[in-house]
Amino acid sequence: MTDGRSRRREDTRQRLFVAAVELIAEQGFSATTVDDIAARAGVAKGTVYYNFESKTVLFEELLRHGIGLLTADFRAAVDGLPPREALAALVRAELEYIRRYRAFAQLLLSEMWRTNREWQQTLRLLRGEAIEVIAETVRSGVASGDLPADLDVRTASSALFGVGLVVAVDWLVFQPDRPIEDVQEALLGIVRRVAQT
Amino acid sequence: MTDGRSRRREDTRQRLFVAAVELIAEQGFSATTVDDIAARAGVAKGTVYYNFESKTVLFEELLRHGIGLLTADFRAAVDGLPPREALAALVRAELEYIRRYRAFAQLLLSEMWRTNREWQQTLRLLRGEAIEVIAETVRSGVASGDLPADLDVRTASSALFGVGLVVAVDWLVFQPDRPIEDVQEALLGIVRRVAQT
DNA sequence: GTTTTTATACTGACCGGTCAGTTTAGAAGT
DNA sequence: ACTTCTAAACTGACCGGTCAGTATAAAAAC
Repeated sequence: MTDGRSRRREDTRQRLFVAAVELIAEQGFSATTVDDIAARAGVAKGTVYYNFESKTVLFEELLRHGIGLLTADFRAAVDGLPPREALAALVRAELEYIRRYRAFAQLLLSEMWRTNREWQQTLRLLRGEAIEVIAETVRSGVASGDLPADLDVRTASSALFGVGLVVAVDWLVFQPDRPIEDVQEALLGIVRRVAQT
Repeated sequence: MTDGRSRRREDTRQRLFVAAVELIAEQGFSATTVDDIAARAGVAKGTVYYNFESKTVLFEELLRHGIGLLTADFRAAVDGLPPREALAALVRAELEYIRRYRAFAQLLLSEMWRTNREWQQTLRLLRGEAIEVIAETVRSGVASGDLPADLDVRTASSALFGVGLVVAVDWLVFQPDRPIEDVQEALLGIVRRVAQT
């Protein structure tokens, strides 16, 4: 498992993920060629197909990997916290994640609301898993009276998820000079006000 | 200029716009073929090239047309209103626009934050024009004391623009059964709270 | 501990299909 | 008459995917 071979392979896969994520974030899935990905990762084209069944499967595994990390961060963030604090922790976790994996966040924002693509089903499912963590928090907050009773859990959860994405990526793309703390503070302020009972 | 011939031509261009917008919203620019667009518009492929210089130019003109309409709606919405009311009117106008041109909104959301594409410059410019209308409102609101003094005009304006997009499109894609009035009300509630001095 | 074998990881030229864009001769609309 | 559109064939670049062959590290055989 940790012998030289599988470590080498895992390393190659990781490099391919990184290359693919950057290129797809910039250009989109269709505009990114397998040759591009291979070149940026510093491997031959055949290596891509040795490690992944197809371009689509590479992308799907990439999505699974990336959103899996986000979901894990979400779970860790809310662990044991009361609803109001958990909500703030979620916002912080999301922005922290976006800061660390900016290209992946950009990619998500661009591909999240597409329809009629092969990998759409996969993405929809993964999105659901991440949002479910938010929804659990909102639900328990509404139940305990910590959050407004008239809050629609589903809408609020997906709105929270999407708003964090769009505000953060907009900041990354259009005003990267601004410190992220400002964005985080602004977003927290918004969420705090909206969460007022 | 308004003779039968140019009207006919304008009609064809319109049909091509509609076809292109729907397909690109679903699949993205690169995954959409010119043959697809021609077929959906019910014209011959040659007609596409009779009316537009290239696929890219078609898309750029599409962006100009679509965002031009949005900017005009924005201007009409804020006309003569005091800042706070103008802000609410902007939200209403944006959602109204998205409801009418849902495919274009979806397309915008997917292509807005891309980098390294030929038409990126065009889109950036057009985005700026639309957001400038919002910014003017926010700026005068801050100046007159109707809006919080610590509000960063640039961030607030682009956030407002992006949030409307993402919340509305998310609703369109993931919970289309929900009436838009709910979404509008929720968004207005958020903006109202955030705009509180 | 040196040689031989095997499994795994990678290479890059190549193939078949796809797609943007062109061309052409003519039909239809105004 | 003039503009707009059609239909269909064609070109050439590009791209996803394949495959015969190479490299390398670990294991087996000696």
